[in-house]
Formats: sequence, structure tokens, C-alpha cells
Amino acid sequence: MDDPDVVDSWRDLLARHANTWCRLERELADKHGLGVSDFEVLDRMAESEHGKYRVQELADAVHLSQSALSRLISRLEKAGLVCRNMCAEDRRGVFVQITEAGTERHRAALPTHRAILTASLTP
Amino acid sequence: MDDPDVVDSWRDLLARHANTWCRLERELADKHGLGVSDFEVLDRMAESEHGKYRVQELADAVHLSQSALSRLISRLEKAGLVCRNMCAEDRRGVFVQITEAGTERHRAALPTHRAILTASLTP
DNA sequence: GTGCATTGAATGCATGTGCATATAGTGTGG
DNA sequence: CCACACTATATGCACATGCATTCAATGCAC
Repeated sequence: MDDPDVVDSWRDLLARHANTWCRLERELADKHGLGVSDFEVLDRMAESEHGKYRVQELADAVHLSQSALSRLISRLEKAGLVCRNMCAEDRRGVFVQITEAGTERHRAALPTHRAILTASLTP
Repeated sequence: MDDPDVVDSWRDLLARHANTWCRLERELADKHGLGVSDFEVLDRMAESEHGKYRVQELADAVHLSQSALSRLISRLEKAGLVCRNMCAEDRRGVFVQITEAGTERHRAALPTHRAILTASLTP
């Protein structure tokens, strides 16, 4: 790949990312009281069948630092969308689990999310 | 485009963005004392022939809010990489202009930037 | 078992960001 | 000329994020 080409493709990526992220942020916040990262976390947990996740696993999945995710979990937990469970085998570990309320909130927000993606990412 | 497809492509975009941004952030900071947004602004100004930019123009170009860009300019100005000039015709307006030091710093950081893009965005 | 390096998660702290607002300048209708 | 709507930038404020550190638990060496 040529030098000006990577720059173009990087700028294109930045533009798509900014536009999509920004719209998601606004509409998810307005209509469902969720940030983009909040939704992304709920989304991951909703699609896993067992519904349990280690903190670090989630952090990798949504590209957040471990500390950022720890606080995000705290916020979601306070909102009742998620709960933390002790990990029996390794008592340092924590399982994060989506609650009924969390599943419900996710289900409600899903159409908004998908609609924006479709509108924003299809040329 | 199908529903699961947009989701995949969104997650792919998020991953590419996070990886590239993160590496840029680290290496540009370590080697050149610049944040990614700092570099992006310098990059725009370096490639314009007249070298003058209105604040809002830059904000659009680098996908930052007007307020964020105002502060970013302040930081770059304090660092001597950029200077603000009165706009004669409209005294509300401000022209941002890259300085010699700014051009130099940009030139120094450019190889790092391009190398990361190439490494990070080519499959 | 005891000591020590390692790992998983939480917290203190600094900082960059967006939203709302303030401030200053422009221009338009009367 | 004056009032008033509008535009361009700066600033107050709240907050999410990353880095460094802390704290607890694990396990490996001996």
C-alpha cells in the first residue's frame, strides 16, 4: 500500500468512526440513557449464552483499559443493568453478568443501534 | 447490507481504530511529545499551502468539537508550534498558523506516523 | 510451609473532551 | 442610528478515560 493511500484510508476510518460514534452517543443517550461503551458491553453480554464475562475479557472486547472498564461496570451495576459475582475458583476474579433489567434495556436499544449502523456505514 | 454484517463491519472498524489510535498515541507521545489530535492538526496545517486555517475548519477536519479544538490550539500555541492571528475582515475570527517549530516538529514525527499507519492498516 | 514474583481488579490522579454558556463582533430591519 | 438575531471563539463545568499504584489472592521455588 502506498504512503498517501494509507493516509487516505486512515482519514476515512477516522471520519466513519467519528460520525457513527457521535450519532450513537447522542441517540442512545437521548432515547435509552446509555453511552456507546455501555451499549457495547451490554451487547457482548447479551449475545453470550452463559452471560458471564471476566472483566479483562470485556475490556479487550470493547477496547477499553482495565480501569475504565472497572468503572463502567460500577456504573452499570449501580443502574442495575449488570451484577458482579465472585469467581469461586480464583477469588481475585470477578464475573460480570447481565441482569433482567440489563437484557431488557439492551433489547430496547438494539433497533436504534442497528439502524444507525446501517444508515452510517452503508455507502 | 445485512444486519449482522453491519455489526461485524462496525466492530472491525472499532478494532482498527482502537489499535491504530493507541499505537499512535503511545509512540507519538514517547518520541515526539505529541498527542494524536495534536499531530492530526499539525498535519492538516502542514499540507495546506497558505498555512492558515479557521478554527471551525480545523475542528471539522479532525472531528473535534469547537471547544476541544480551541483548547488544543491553546496547548499547541503555548508549545510554540502554532500561532493565532487576528482575522482582519472579521474580528471575531481567528487564523491558526503553523510556526517554524511546528513545521519542524511535524516533519520529525511524520515517519513515525506513516510507519504506524502502514503497519497497522495493511492486512 | 515461607517468601516472592505474578495476576486480577479497584482506586488516586491528571487530562482531554463535549455541552452549555459567556463574550465579542457582524449585519440587518426599522 | 439602534435594537436584535446571528456567528466565531473562549470558558465553566461535569465526566469518561488512561496511567500508575494499591490491594488481595494465587502459585511457584526452595
